[in-house]
Amino acid sequence: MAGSNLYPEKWLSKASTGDRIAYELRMRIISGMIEAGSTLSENKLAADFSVSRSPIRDALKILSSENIIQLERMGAVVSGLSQKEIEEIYDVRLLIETFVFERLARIDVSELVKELSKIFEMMKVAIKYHDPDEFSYQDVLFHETIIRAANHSYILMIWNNLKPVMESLILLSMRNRFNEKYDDFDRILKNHELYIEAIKTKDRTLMIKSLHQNFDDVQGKVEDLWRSQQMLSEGVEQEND
Amino acid sequence: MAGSNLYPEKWLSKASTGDRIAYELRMRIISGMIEAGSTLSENKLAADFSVSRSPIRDALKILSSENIIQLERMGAVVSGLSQKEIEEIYDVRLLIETFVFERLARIDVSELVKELSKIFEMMKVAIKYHDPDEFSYQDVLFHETIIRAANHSYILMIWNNLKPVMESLILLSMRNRFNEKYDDFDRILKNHELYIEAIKTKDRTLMIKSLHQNFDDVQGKVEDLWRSQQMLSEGVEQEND
DNA sequence: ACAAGTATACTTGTATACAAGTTATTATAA
DNA sequence: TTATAATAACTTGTATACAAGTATACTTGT
Repeated sequence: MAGSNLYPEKWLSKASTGDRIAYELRMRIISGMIEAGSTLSENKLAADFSVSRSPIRDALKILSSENIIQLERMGAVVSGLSQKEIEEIYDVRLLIETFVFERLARIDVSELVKELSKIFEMMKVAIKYHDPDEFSYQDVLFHETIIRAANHSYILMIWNNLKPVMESLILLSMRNRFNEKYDDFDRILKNHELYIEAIKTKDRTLMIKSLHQNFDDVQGKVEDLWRSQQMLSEGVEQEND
Repeated sequence: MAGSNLYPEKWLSKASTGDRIAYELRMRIISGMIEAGSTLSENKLAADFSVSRSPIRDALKILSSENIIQLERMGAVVSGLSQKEIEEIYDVRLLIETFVFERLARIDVSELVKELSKIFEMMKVAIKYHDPDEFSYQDVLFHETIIRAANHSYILMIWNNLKPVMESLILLSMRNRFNEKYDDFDRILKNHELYIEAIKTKDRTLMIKSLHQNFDDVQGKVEDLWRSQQMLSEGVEQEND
């Protein structure tokens, strides 16, 4: 039953078993393959993944700190991501990226802009070659690069807590869009271009505008996610008895 | 060597061994008793606390997620808290409390105000009876109560990541102030009163003002901390060989 | 005296074992 | 049939064991 592998294996090069399992479980939870409300047993998970309880416990601790499961007396109960929580995640992204922008406005951003342009090119290539995973990777990297540029360890800490869930969300959404709504990417690309421009010119209004457009994209992401959840749960309905 | 117990034991009623050790190590690191730059060995810690490596590993994972240590190949290297990082923590507090205030402005806060008034009274009693630990507890609870009222799970997640370090910081600072700068508390109390008033009247300007006064208090906290660090490190200079 | 290679004493990550406690089920009694 | 008590099958948390890898120190040869 450990066969699915929703999370790209090549991104796990130097991850420990516990980390790998956390990545995989996260994808299964966010995709809806593991339903919200169900409880996970350490022993069952250990058997399913053919490992001992140690890495399973590591994984559950990670997922617990990300708010997608809750560690209770008996078993870890899956909270999953409701629409409200997805919006909350983007609240936080908006919050920290706005903060970061204020910091960037005071420093030299030429290096950052160059780096973002590179990532932007990568995103275009990923679209050209129909690679949703690569596109997601670059998309996440784009925002992480901006946040790192602010050189603020506690803002980076928040990002690090948010990143895995965000990444999974984007990954699932993009895989769906590459199949169905291919022309969405024009808008997404345009939006990132605007973002770079805002940082380059330190134009606060433009940055807020592009951030909010990005936020509006969430609605699409959410819809995609629900569709993919439905799709998946139809296939694995009977698996958790 | 497990004897110090900087963290109040009565706050640890239902905590696991790993949690307890995390609380204790956190206090030792933030107080400067464990110096920044030193490396911690799981085996040594296990021996010092007379437990196995399992809870030690749990504790180190927790401290790592709080950015006060870094898990490397060989040993966990202590980052500690520089003045820059303390300011960053307050950046984040400012950020999330401002966000929360905007949310509170749209809902009924009468229950919240009542609760905050109760905590405020508790703080006054704690001062009256010279109890820095109790005062710290209520101070942290005050802000947590405000944040919880916003009913935003991901903002709460950020708070939960920040809280232990904040709590330790406040605890150490308050213990010092009760010895030396006793009249500081008039100002701190006044400030919290202003905060309640701001929430009650939904006066954004007043809230920002009191938040910034609170922020200015940080400077005092930092100075206290440095003094307490110096104090402690003089006493335990030779202990980590 | 110094360079290079080997050996030893660390390190982390995972597996397994055990203790204590909780839930559910089954058996027994009314 | 129903209520209660006892047992069995879970659960988590901690301890211990083992494997694989890394840095330090030591030995050996020149």
